[in-house]
Amino acid sequence: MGRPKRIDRAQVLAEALAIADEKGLDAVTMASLAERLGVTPMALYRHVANKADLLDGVVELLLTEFPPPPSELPWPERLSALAANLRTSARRHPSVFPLLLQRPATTVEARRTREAVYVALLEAGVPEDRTGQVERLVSTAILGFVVSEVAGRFRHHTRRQLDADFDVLQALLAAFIQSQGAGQAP
Amino acid sequence: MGRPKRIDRAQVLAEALAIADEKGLDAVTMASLAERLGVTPMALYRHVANKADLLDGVVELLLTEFPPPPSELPWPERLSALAANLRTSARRHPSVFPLLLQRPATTVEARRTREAVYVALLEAGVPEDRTGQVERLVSTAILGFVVSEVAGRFRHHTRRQLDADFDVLQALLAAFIQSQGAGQAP
DNA sequence: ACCTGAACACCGTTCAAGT
DNA sequence: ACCTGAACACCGTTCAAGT
Repeated sequence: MGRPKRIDRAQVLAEALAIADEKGLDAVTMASLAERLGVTPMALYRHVANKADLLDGVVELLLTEFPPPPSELPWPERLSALAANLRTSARRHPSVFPLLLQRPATTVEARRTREAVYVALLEAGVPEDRTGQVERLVSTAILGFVVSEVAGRFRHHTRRQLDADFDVLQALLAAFIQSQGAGQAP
Repeated sequence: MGRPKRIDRAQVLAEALAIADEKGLDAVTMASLAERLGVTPMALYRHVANKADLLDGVVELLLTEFPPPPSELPWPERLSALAANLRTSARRHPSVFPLLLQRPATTVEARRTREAVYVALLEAGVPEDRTGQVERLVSTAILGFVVSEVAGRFRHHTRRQLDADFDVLQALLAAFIQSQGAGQAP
């Protein structure tokens, strides 16, 4: 106690995410963030380049929440687990999650998740030169649904209805993957 | 010339959209918008309740850009036209378009587009009690792709590749609709 | 009815100064 | 190396006042 207040980047990002989750993205202010850390706003600039860099860092946190699903699972269940994790993360961080649509998945963590999808697709029989496109379409459909859900586009629908929609979406995507794995479908 | 500067809501919204298109969403400021209209910032508050209301109005403009496709077309081409229009609108207004994910499609214009999709689905043989869900999934997949594209998630991909992806996505959705029209698919 | 002038609390960011 | 104090230009929004 009484020790010098030292902060590091990880702390800054984690606290920013906490504020966003509690009070929304607009409440994440250099001033409010500094206050929660017990520091002046200017101290933050030693750990983040500016506010955009701060938000970039916060978005990256979302991708580290879940470990990749166990590789013993058959591929359809592995993809389902991935989708469920993504949806859980979105519901936990509704104001930050939509920012994922603005960022190419180039971080180490994002790459790892994408690699997991590639492996699943190869197991499903998708030819290697098509895994990129199939991954993009499948991930985009899931992401689009989940972002719509937490961003408010489905605000007039019941949770029950959205759960059913999500199940059908996954079935549709699984059928698509199957068709890509069984030679060219018509 | 020399006439009193009178502005109305439509002018305010149109000018705000123009600024967003030219310089990005952050450049849409009550001050910058007022300046372009030749008026003080406070004059805007007679026409929009606040900045959130301003942006809501701007987003609505996006839905009025295209007339519904001609009903003489067969349903697959009508849906393709709808998707192509959406993508054109997104490319034209890349900084505003992503906000569509935050709004339930409840405006008159949004309803009209959705109705056009319902009609197409019914023609495809989708049972009436399933058109809601199918419309939601199809629209969400298209919207997710198009928003990803203009928001930057695909920034490392070529236009050629994205065009190919979009075609495959539409084929996949058309196959899904067919399967829903032909009784329950496995 | 519509617009203006002046003012408010707040925002991100800088710079030079402290330890 | 890390944090602070003071300052800057800018932001959305209010209120009372003008025509």
